[in-house]
Amino acid sequence: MGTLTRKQREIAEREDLILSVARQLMVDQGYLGLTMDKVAAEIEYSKGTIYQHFSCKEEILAGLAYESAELRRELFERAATFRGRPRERLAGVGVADHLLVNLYPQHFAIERLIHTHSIRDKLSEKRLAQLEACNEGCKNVITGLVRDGAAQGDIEYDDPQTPALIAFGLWSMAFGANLIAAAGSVDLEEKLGIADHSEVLFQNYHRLLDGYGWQPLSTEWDYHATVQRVQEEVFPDEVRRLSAS
Amino acid sequence: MGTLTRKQREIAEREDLILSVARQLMVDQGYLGLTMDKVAAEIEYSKGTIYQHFSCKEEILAGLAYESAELRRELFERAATFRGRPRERLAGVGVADHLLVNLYPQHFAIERLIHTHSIRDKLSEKRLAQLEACNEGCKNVITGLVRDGAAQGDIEYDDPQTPALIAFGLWSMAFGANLIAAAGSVDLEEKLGIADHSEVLFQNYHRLLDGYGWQPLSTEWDYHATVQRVQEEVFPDEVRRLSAS
Amino acid sequence: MGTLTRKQREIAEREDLILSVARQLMVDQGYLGLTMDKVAAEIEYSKGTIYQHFSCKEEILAGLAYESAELRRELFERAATFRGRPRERLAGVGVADHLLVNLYPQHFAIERLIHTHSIRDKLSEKRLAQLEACNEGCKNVITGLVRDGAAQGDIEYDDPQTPALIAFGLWSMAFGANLIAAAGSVDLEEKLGIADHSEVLFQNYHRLLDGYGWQPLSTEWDYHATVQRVQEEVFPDEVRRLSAS
Amino acid sequence: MGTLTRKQREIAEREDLILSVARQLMVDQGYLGLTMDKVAAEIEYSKGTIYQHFSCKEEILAGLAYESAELRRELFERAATFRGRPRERLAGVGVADHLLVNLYPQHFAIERLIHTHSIRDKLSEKRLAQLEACNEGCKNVITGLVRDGAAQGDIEYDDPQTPALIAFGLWSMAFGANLIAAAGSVDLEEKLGIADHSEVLFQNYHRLLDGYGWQPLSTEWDYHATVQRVQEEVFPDEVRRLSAS
DNA sequence: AATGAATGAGCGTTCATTCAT
DNA sequence: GATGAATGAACGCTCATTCAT
Repeated sequence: MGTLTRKQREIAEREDLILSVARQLMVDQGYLGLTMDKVAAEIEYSKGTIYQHFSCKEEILAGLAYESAELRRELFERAATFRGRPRERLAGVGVADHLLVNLYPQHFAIERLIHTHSIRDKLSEKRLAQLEACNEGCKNVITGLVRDGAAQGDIEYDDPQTPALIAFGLWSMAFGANLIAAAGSVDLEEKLGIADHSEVLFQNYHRLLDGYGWQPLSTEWDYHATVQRVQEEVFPDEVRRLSAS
Repeated sequence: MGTLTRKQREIAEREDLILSVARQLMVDQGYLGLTMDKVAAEIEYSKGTIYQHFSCKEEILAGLAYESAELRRELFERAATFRGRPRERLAGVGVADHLLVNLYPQHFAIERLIHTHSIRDKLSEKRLAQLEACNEGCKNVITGLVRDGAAQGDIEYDDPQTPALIAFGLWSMAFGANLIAAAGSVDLEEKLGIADHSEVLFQNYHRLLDGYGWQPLSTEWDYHATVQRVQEEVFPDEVRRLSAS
Repeated sequence: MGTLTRKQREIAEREDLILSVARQLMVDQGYLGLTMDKVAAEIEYSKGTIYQHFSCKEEILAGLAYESAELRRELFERAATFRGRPRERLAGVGVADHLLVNLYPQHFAIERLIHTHSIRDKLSEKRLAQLEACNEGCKNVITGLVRDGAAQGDIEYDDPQTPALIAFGLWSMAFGANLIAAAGSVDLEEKLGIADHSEVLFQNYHRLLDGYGWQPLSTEWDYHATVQRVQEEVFPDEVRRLSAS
Repeated sequence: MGTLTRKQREIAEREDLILSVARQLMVDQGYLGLTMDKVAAEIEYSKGTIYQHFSCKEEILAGLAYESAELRRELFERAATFRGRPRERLAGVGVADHLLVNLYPQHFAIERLIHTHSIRDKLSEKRLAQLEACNEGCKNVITGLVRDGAAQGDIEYDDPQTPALIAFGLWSMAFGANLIAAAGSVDLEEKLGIADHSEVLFQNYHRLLDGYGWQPLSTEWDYHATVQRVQEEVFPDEVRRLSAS
């Protein structure tokens, strides 16, 4: 067993190595700058060896997306452990998303690409299922918090879909906003007078939740203070690294 | 004058032909599936001829993006002519966006790509300015409606950036939601119980505006009826075509 | 007759215009940078019109070469009018060559190209004969001076080919030296300690003529002074323009 | 070791194959006639394979130029081993040049092209240095022989640059003469009565050296006999092959 | 006579993938 | 299992030349 296990470990390590090199290439040079030749040169193994781990280029991309999704889920779940009222814990998830986008911008770049037909078409069923499972986890964190809010009487709704509605609303708003900001194709400062899009996103999150009547309303509660506490209590390391960079 | 005009007309028509073929290729096969050879084969002119209209592949893409942006602006401006209270007219802009995404899904696909560094880098200054001017028009429609709302006392705000905040909030939410839905990378029905993401988007729009305290609140006013009226009074043709498809 | 003549004059002028634009392009951007499109854009006539003057790109090149050859012949013939001993007049031809290469470097660049099979193959017999006639003139200047030298008893030879031998020797040496210097592919200063290749060429000219025993030998006569006088008496304008540049 | 060595040998052989095919294309059809497609078709490997040996077309050309320069250096160095007086050994270098131009006319054609900015610009520093080193070797053979001549008292000069002057003089004369002859753009026989330009070049070499006063003068010594002996003693194989062709 | 839109063969180059060793 | 040489289809782009108007 010893040998086999070591071999398996080596294989897993090499897989990680391939993915980390591929991510760096993606970040630095974009999707077209990620080539099998460059990956092979960087990992100091041959191209053939890469194909023993990933059956095609797209599978590498899926591997990256999986790591990104895992990271997101982990951060979301940690955010939900914050000790506070449900809406505060949901604000914490917003902090997690902010950290993800700013501390690991590569991950966000990859999550974008994976939403493309031409790439998804080449992925195996298994890989797709894996990715979905991960996203499922993220969604469950949010819908769970909405239900916690309902259980505590902070939010009332008749439509049983409301948790999903809110989850989708927050997700789409964050995804859209981060995409627009990341692209840099619109000069938000000049055109919209928006200097810090994260702050705007934060405000719109809360206006949306206010719209759903979720207590305490942002007009009555200092969610900036909540963010502060989440940063200190749940993500001290991440915040430090982000400040340092 | 006759001859010259006919030639010029032919040229303009061919430019449109190139763009329409290119758009279809983009939609069907993605950016990498859009090749000069395929366009040439489809339009039944030679590749050289294409290059007399567009200096490089990216310029074709910009041409597509421009058409899309123009269309969006036109629809937005028409929506704003709806006779009703400001928030109703803003709801009309939502209708315009919905029509755009559903009646011309290709346009949305292209608006995504143009937000990419590697593509923008190859565009001429002139083309970029053209594109920005168009987007500026769309933004102004929305911020204008917010200010109309304030003028009529339907919404109150101290922060002068509020119109921009709302514009960005609606834009990012719509952009994100449409992107997620278009990609098909998440089975919204199965995973979130969301059968009609447009309806969800509609609800979240209004929850957001409710959150900003914009009267009349969606809990007190039937904005579905407003949508109905906008469809009938401002976009009767578009709605008919959408139903037919 | 008036109209026709005016037309002919216009045609000749346009031909000159085409050639001057083509020469500039050749100089600035090399043979591959000379394209019919660029020429057409520059002369503000259409490409079709160019083809009414020149049947193909190579014919334009031949036109340039002809102008260059004409210029060379003219300068050589003027040099031969210098009042001095035959060998001094031959030194004057050296001055003419130096002026040509330095005052009109474009001409030299073109003379190089025209010695290429792939280009000559596309030229008409007529054009080729025209070019040869011009070069013939240059050669005759030199062989004529050698015969003058013999007639005056400054040089003696039995072999009747000697004038041609000397002409070829000077020509090949000048052509080779100017080519090497123009290419800049060898750092003459660093590799050979040659700062001024024109001066070296001058010295080698005279060593060659000394080798043929042509009186007065360069060891006995100050040919630098001859050069000075030729410059002042035959080429005052050219020298001034060269100094100014 | 066997396997590896065989592979490496195959690769080296293929590199030679590419170069020899490329040289033939260059000779037959000129630089523009040398295309990657033709090379690939001729060597019966794919275009991709060529790019594993040479990163661009220009690098192939540099490869050819290097081979040519190496060959020249080798022949020059062998010529300098001839047992005779320094000027005789220099005459031997003339024989080497003659053999090079006539036995390997392709090499000469390539040496011409490599003196072009547009080509040199695409070469790596390393390749350029390699080429220069080779040319340096050729030059040193000649300047070395001049200094030998001075050491033996056969030639006297005050100017320390004299060896470089003579080297440049011979080089430029040979380069120019071979270029003119190779181009075929001038009918030397008809226009100049020159049937054998090599013989003319030989005579002008010696007139130049006579002009420098290098003993024994060509009027006092039978350098044709020297050439004969060099051919027999130093280049017997080459002469035989040249006769056979 | 003048135009310039149209051509189309051709170019150098790239890169995911395969497979003999 | 690991290699990397070989592949070859595909790519974006160029430009001398033609010819209907």
